[in-house]
Amino acid sequence: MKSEKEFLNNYHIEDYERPSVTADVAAFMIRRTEEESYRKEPESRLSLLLVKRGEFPFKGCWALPGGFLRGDETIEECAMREIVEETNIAPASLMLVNVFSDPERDPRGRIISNAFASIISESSVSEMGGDDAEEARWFDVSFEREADGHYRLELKNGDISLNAVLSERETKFRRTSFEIIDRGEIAFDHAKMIAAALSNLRSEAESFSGIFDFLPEKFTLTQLQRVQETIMNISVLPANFRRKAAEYVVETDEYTSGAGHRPAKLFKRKD
Amino acid sequence: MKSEKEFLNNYHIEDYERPSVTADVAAFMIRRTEEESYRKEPESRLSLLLVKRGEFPFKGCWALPGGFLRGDETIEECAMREIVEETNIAPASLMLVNVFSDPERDPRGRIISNAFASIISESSVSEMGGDDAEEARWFDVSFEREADGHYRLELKNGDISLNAVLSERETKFRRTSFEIIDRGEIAFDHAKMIAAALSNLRSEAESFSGIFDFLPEKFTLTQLQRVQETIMNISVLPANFRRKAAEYVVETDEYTSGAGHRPAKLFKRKD
DNA sequence: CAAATAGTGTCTCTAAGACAATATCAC
DNA sequence: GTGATATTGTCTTAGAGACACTATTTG
Repeated sequence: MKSEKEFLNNYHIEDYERPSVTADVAAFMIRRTEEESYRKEPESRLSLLLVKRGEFPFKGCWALPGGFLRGDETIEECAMREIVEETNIAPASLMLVNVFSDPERDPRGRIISNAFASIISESSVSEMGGDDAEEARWFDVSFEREADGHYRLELKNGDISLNAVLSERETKFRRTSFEIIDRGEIAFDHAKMIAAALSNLRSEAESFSGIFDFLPEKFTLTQLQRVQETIMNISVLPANFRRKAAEYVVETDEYTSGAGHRPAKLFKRKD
Repeated sequence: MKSEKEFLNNYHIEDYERPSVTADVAAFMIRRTEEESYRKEPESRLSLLLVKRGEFPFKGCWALPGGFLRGDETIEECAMREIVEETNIAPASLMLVNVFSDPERDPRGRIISNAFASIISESSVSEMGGDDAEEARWFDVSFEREADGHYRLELKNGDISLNAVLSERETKFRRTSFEIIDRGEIAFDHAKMIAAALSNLRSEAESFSGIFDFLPEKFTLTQLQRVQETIMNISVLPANFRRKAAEYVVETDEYTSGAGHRPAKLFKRKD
């Protein structure tokens, strides 16, 4: 009978098949259009960070930022590190969306990807290329169900427009997952990941979860409302929104000023 | 400039660090106590499948069934396979709960575990040992928040009683995760996985998601109610339950019989 | 009939949605 | 004052919870 120590000394982890493991991150931010024509509220748009692939496979296509797991970090730390490398900003939050492990999903070999959704708060994000001369850009996101039941994912940045078509997969529990019908210049199976991340983000936003991470510490209720509306692609009446939001916020004694209308009280997140 | 083909020929996946990847599955079933003293409804209990470890590490402790990912399968297929090997029954559903990737979580080396929750419908499950002389048993589950804010996980099978204590981790989004305070004879970090799986199962059950998978195709509304109550550890009034359930079921023209009281109509799941 | 579960009706209270009305600032 | 957003009040309706009551079977 061997002792635990002897057992472990004779155990060689290299004897087993081992895949590569990556984290890919859908980093979201809310951007506001600049066209502030005096006292007019700017439009809010949900945007997603993508990097242009400089190497095969999918060279020239756009992909989620991500990379291989290192020996000394958890998969969450890996996801966090990839976003910091790309944006220089630590995301306010990180959520595992799904694990993608189809043996054929990457032509380089067996690579398992852990897909995360992350939220970056509104700020002067300096877009910078990654180490390997990748180009990183924020794309405006549109994700809607079409009449035929398919979902259209549209990502826009200036002249660049990526259009993917997906179908909703039959899904146990309330976790929606998607299949790619047309990947539309989005690398690998990343269109699936983006769709799943968006779907998660939306259902979280409904219960006021995650939406605070898009905003600075102090915010107006209208700002909070715009975040929820932008993510969920709905619009609600201010009176009703305020009633629901009251449960999640506490007021400060500060106000906005300088806009051409009544100042708004600033609130903080409760808890 | 290389072609894609050349690139891939020169790409050696072995050059990168690779962890081992496993799937561990919390398989739940609802068992009913046999003590049917004529026309008295039997009690429903949520139970969880555990296997006794026959080898180091954690030799003699109880663990979730699970195993290493093979080269030709997805992580979901791996999870499914492990449960079939253990119970001979394909689970009605499978849900990824979280990925556990702490570098120190397994003394054998870098092993990343994908934790799943699965539901096995009520049936004559033949408990059988796995290939490696493991012993598999169903444990009654109790998982409650204590006065001090900690959670107590209690797993019981006859004389065997496993008691773990966990704390809820601060959690972004609505995904609860736990830290182990006392693992109580449960191997590895599996107490965390079980707590997270239960937590997920409960929040799904609230919206009538997953609960049908515990039952046969046709069931009475009372059976459905017991499933929801058992998982969520609550009790609701029949009249109110029926009103809510009506949305998710369709009636058949069959009835139960033989019990010492009014027969119940059998329903099927809607959709 | 008694015991036990099956199933219906309805009262109250709360929360959600719609909408109207008032408040306050910069120009 | 005007144009814009901020903020409050309230009407109506839908749903949740509580509870009382009726229905039906087997021993």
